[in-house]
Amino acid sequence: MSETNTRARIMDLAQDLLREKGYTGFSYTPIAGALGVRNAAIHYHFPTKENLGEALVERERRRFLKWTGLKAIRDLDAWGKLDWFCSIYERYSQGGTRVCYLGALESSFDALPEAVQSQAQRLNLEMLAWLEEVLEAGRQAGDFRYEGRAAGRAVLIMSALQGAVQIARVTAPDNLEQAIQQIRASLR
Amino acid sequence: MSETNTRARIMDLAQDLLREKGYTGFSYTPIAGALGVRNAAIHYHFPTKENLGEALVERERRRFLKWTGLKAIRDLDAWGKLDWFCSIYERYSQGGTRVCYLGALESSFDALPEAVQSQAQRLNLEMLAWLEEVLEAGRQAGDFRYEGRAAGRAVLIMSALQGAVQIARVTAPDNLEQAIQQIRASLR
DNA sequence: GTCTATACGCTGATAGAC
DNA sequence: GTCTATCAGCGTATAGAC
Repeated sequence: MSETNTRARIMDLAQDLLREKGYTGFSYTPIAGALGVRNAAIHYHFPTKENLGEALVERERRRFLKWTGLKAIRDLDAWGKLDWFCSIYERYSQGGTRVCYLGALESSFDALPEAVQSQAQRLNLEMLAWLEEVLEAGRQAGDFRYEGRAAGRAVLIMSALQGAVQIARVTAPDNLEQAIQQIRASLR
Repeated sequence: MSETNTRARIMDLAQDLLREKGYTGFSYTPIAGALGVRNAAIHYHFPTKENLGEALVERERRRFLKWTGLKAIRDLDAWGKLDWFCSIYERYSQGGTRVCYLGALESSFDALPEAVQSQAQRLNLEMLAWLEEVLEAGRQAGDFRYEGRAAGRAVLIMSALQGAVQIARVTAPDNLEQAIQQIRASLR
């Protein structure tokens, strides 16, 4: 197996564990087990856990920037862009079994290594900035109706999605859909 | 110092650590250090970490039920009750340094002992039920305006508060206030 | 270049001293 | 009844084998 593929497989496994158990709750051993090697083998690819955590959030940032740069996304109207943003969280939730990256990281922020904190902060700001722009443009185009600053509305919507994924996991998976419907309703 | 006071002091310290570092991120040693004893002394009061976690969430549930039962809260109008509910999260946030109980627990849910999971679930449902009733009554009284089911709106608002506390910690503390303002605006 | 054997600190927990 | 000395196990990380 090529080095790149192993790296990616490690990251995929780590990503799932992170969103199940949080940053402090996941360890190298289960990843190694799934790959049929010793835990120390993972340290070859990611010398420290901080490296692995940083790589995970960095990859997620790259993906978000890549997607938002695609013509297919940029050409959507305001409602389409909002729906796409919500669909990210539906994917994160995976039917109520997991939470999103930022939820998994932010709720144990003080326990994170510095590089992971920094990456989480960046991802957060990049997502908020994109959403704010969509909300601002959507209101000017007459698609959305809401009061106050677009920045505040972006915080509200992103907070609601992040919180709903967590609440859905503990109550009913359907609660994420409830929240999304209400987000849409509150913009009409 | 009486047994009860020591218990309460341990719980207060544990509560702060839990909301800083998450369930898996906090341990007995810092609590013992703050109290000037060995970590094993905490095990006398709380034999297992599961006991301590359970006691913390149970206490929070009791507090919520006690507060919502008070005449001072029950006599508030719909907006007053909403404001009170939001103020809980302002207290949780502590100026952007911590997160709420449910955020701290839910994002590492799969790593929690069964008793803690169960308590978190109950607290979640109790808070949602109370909020739903406030939203339903408030709409019928003509105070709130929103579309769809009250239950969905309750999920939206509680999710938003929970998420905003987390986002505020990582971006700007003010973002919790932004979210609260937007919650209010979306009910008018 | 990739992995295994191994170290070592910290965690939650027990037995028993006072 | 309250705490200390101590432990077994897991966590991350290093040195070195192949």
